Amino acid sequence: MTTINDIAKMANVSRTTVSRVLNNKGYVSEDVRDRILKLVKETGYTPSLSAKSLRTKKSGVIGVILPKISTETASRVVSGINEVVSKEDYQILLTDTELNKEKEIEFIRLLKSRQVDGIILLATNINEDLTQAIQTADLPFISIGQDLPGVTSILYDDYHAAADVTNMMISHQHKKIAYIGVGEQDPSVGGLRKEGYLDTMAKNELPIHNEWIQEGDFSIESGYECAKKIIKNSASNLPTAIFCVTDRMAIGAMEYLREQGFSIPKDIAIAGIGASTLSKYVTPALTTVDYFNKHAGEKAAQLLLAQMKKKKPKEKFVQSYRLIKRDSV
Amino acid sequence: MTTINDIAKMANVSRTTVSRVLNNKGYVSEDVRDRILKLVKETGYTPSLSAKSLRTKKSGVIGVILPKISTETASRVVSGINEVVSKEDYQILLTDTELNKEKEIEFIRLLKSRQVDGIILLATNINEDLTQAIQTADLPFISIGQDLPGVTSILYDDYHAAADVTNMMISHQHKKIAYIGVGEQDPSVGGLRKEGYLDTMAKNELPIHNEWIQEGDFSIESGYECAKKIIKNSASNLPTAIFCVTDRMAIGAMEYLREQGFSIPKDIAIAGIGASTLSKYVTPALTTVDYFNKHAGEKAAQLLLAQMKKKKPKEKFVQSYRLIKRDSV
DNA sequence: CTGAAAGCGCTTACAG
DNA sequence: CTGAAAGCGCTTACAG
Repeated sequence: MTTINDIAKMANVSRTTVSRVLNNKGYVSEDVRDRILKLVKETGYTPSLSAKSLRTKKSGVIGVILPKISTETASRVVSGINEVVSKEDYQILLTDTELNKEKEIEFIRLLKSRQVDGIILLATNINEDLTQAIQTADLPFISIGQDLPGVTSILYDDYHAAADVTNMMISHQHKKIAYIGVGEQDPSVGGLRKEGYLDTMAKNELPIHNEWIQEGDFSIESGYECAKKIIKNSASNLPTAIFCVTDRMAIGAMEYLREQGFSIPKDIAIAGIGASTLSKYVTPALTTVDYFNKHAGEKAAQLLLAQMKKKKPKEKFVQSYRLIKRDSV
Repeated sequence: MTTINDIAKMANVSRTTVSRVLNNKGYVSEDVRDRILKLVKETGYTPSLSAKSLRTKKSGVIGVILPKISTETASRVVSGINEVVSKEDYQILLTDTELNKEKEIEFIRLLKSRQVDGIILLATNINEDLTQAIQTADLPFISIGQDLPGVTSILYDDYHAAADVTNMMISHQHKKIAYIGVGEQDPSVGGLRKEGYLDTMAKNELPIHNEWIQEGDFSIESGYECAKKIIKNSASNLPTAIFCVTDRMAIGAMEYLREQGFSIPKDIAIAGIGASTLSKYVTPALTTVDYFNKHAGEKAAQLLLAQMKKKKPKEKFVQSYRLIKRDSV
């Protein structure tokens, strides 16, 4: 491997000078500069970024912790992050927790160890160990999707989004609205969205039956199973609408309903959250909520970059959303 | 930041010893080891991987070059790669070319510069500069999806997959089969798949009209536009089937046909390639080909890891695929 | 405009 | 079982 020393020798200058032309700082005479640049090209020399990072304490790398890599939400967020950080020549170090809480913490330490300049976490839960790990890492840090105490967070407006969906169903004359959610260890998706639904039902003095409330795990299959449970357990008192907390679960629910001969939305209406590509092309097209994930990624990246340049107070940003009315309600 | 020297001082030993317990090699007495481990825990010390990598010439990072990050194919492949490399404690450095050829080359140099231990490229084209860049990088290297000269490649069987789809359409009595493809700068998706289609038509002595052959750009929208062109330009001689080279373009084509009142597959049959989630849940469910992208990622990772341990001859691996017959043909 | 020297935080023969 | 020393490839005051 060619190093800065090799280039220096070949150009008959000191490595200080080579470093100067490489980084474009300080005075260097024209011909020396040209000579060095030519050598760099000829040899295909690429400076060792680990040496550089060891010396400068900056790596030019941003760590991103994802709950699941192959998910539309995650890839949109990553795409947003990438778009802004790549413009400033940062790279992304990706990390996938597979929904495993301990891995979140493990990865924070690992990324720190790799000298990343900052971390963006797509959080799925909140716990003491996690916030502790973030504190001790002592790195510019942004959380997306969960309101982590003491951490700058970009939040989706889960409560109001869920309330809006429920209200929209009610405005379509639905009074018996079932709910497919996820576990409340996830305060945003599991907690807030459920509250939004529950409160709206209560405000409208609409009754809720236990059989109408089921808990899935984000997957299409779990949506299918939850719909099955709802239909089977409340045969005598079927809901006329089902609000699913994610598009994928909504798609699963639709599949089950279709199999059972229900017509959507005539017999049972369905809505989701996420504005996945899927939601648009399924038949009937799914009513859903767009959370602008990519934009969240961009925003997170900007905040992180700002934080890296200069210590900032921790803030909370609540993103807006958009209800997309289609044919399933 | 705590360093190995801090730990050494606190533990009253040399940093050599600390290094030994950290890496678990060489003899260290029980109590010294315990003392150090305790200190590490207390201080939250994480060794600097850039220092380590500078010294050892290994970074524990794998570079991955993607044509587009937020794509189902890409995220499946990445997920496969991640699954195998993470078991050996490697991280992935992600890089997104946004379909830009020059960026492929730029990223190879950049990743080299970051001392990655190997690179996996999801290639979308083949050109002299690219293979040149790979040679000079002189790093363990795997290409997925294109047969790059002199590079170990994992290939999809594009020719036969396309031929199979075409044959299947023919076996459903279709004689007038249109084709929506992509540019031939992409030898696999643009070239091989088209050849498979063309050859199969020829073998069966089926005529092809120029208006039946359109070129999109992978997007759903382009599928829509291509279908429109086919229908408009061949009004007097409509095809009874359209083979789309990707699921997304097929979905776009379906959308247009539906808008125009064509019934699928009765009036016009459609098939794609990719086995996207979308293809399964769209109505009618799309006939397509599963390329096992995740498996390709796993395989690529394994080959790369093997190559990193020991120089291997360059090989070519052709993956198998599976035709998924659903309701659109 | 240019260079010598120190130092970033590790690991690794080598010696004891 | 343990440590002193060299060195990985850079950058950055400092001096001239």
